Amino acid sequence: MSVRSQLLKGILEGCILAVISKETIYGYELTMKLRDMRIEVSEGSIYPILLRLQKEQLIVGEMRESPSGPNRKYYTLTDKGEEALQQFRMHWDALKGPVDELMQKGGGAHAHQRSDRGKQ
Amino acid sequence: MSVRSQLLKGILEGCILAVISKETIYGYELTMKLRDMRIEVSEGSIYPILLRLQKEQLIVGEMRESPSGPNRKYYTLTDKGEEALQQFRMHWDALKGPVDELMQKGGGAHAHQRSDRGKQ
DNA sequence: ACAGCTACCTTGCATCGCAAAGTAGCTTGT
DNA sequence: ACAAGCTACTTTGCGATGCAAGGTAGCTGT
Repeated sequence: MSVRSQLLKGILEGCILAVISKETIYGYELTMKLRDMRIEVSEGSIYPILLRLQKEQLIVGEMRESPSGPNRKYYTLTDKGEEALQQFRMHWDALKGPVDELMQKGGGAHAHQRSDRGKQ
Repeated sequence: MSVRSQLLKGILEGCILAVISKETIYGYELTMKLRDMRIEVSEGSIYPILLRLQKEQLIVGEMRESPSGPNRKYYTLTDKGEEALQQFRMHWDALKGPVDELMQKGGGAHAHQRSDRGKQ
């Protein structure tokens, strides 16, 4: 599996919650939107996540007629979904910093003082 | 499974490569170091990854005597490992920006201009 | 001798991204 | 009217991953 796919694991769900929190949107448009944001995804990833989020009552879906083409299922965040999004944001912020620090090419010394775990 | 665990998927491998690229280190110390950096992991995650990275020839391990306690297996990055790390860094940088943008609480309008995909 | 720490390894489970395939409505060209 | 192509949602099965749990074994302090 690709490096990108692995990186996406667990991140995608948060991204979808974030998008839906900003605007009511349907699955197909969501896919295109994420792609436009350079978050490459396939429908095979999106729809299962939407179904799961619905089952967990983080979002609710509502079928609406389309002005052109097949009907669309629009999703909206529930209160529980807002909570989950905040949770995710917290975890993302907590993870981003340390990983960024590790990924900086300038190796060797970094600012963190080690605790004395692991010493001899 | 926890939100944090899901977020870690695919990120951990890159983090481990990054740490090893900066210093030769053994598994147990690696675990402690990541924890000190607030990247919470268990040995059950670390060791399987180290074995896999070794099998893929991204790192090489060498048993050395410990001045106190059981012997330690020190890992070093191979050239192939350096390449993989750079690959990972690329993907991380590409992903971080868009996700950060999504996670910013200030919802609604963002800077990206949509392409005309998905229009009616 | 015994408990506790250090250090490594393995098994089994739940989760997740996604390719692939299926279903069906609508639009456009001929 | 018919075919082809786009839109839109759904399901199945696979491979990859984090991790709890359990196992082995060496060293240290009491």
